[in-house]
Amino acid sequence: MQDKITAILRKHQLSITEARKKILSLFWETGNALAHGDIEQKSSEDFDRVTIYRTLQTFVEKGIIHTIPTSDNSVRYALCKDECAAGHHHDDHVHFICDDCGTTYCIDEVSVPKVKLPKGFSAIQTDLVISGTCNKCEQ
Amino acid sequence: MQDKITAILRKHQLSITEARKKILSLFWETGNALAHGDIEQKSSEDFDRVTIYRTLQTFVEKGIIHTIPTSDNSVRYALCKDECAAGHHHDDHVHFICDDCGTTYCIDEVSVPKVKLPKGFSAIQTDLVISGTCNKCEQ
DNA sequence: AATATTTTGCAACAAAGTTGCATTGTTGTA
DNA sequence: TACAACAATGCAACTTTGTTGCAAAATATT
Ligand SMILES: [Mn+2]
Ligand SMILES: [Mn+2]
Ligand SMILES: [Zn+2]
Ligand SMILES: [Zn+2]
Repeated sequence: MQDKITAILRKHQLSITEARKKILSLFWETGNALAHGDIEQKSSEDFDRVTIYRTLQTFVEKGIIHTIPTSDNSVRYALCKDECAAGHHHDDHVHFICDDCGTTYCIDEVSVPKVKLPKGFSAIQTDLVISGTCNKCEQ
Repeated sequence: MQDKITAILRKHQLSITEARKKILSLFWETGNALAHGDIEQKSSEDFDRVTIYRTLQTFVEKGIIHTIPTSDNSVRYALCKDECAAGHHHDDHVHFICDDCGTTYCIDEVSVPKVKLPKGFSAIQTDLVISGTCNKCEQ
């Protein structure tokens, strides 16, 4: 597990630091997407807030994590699959945010459908975000 | 135009105030979606920041405007069509955010495709947000 | 092990968002 | 039109979130 994490950092040519290992392992352990605030709560005793901002930014740039847009001004981040690289994300799956528990899921098995845009518009990224009730909160 | 605006407010049983008329007319004039910050810039001399927060919240609750999720922690708001009402939005069109000029469009002519979710997940709202280059910024 | 490079923490700051309460504005009724 | 009831606004004070520069610490390279 620690090996896996250092391997990811090495692969993306990032120096291996405590903060990066810890934040990466948080994503790995929870399995779901995390907001900046979530990470801060789970590691505020270990690291400064600023380090978290900078680490998340680095991870996005390197293609280690991707962003998930939200309507509550709290972007979520989730681990990318192997195909993602610096400057080129390939996370074309659907995202789900539970209104009950707030958990944000990468629904890897459902891919984002292609849509045809009006003349003059060209797409670089498409995000499909669904909110509702997740399988754990289903009554 | 002023008539149209007061009619909307009346229809949703909101008292008619300067702030609400001004903010609604901003949406009407620009035609595109606006972030809180945009509205603040265009009306900061007329109204307090707090009033803008409260007005946007009221408009969303009443079904006058809808939110558009983003990955930059700055939710956009846009006018709803007539079918939206308090507690029930029906804005199932695609949204487009231009990476160049930042303009956010409601693409009314393209509707959000239905997707089948894994067992246990039930959707309440689906947002499809595309970013890229808009028809005005196309080289 | 010594040096070069990168990352981190801290401090100071700026921007964004929230809340309570007195004042002002709006609405419906007399 | 005047009045009372109610709702919206402005202001102040505050909290939370995000940014920046720089010295110290950690990591990588030789
Ligand atoms: Mn994802
Ligand atoms: Mn829209
Ligand atoms: Zn849930
Ligand atoms: Zn544009």
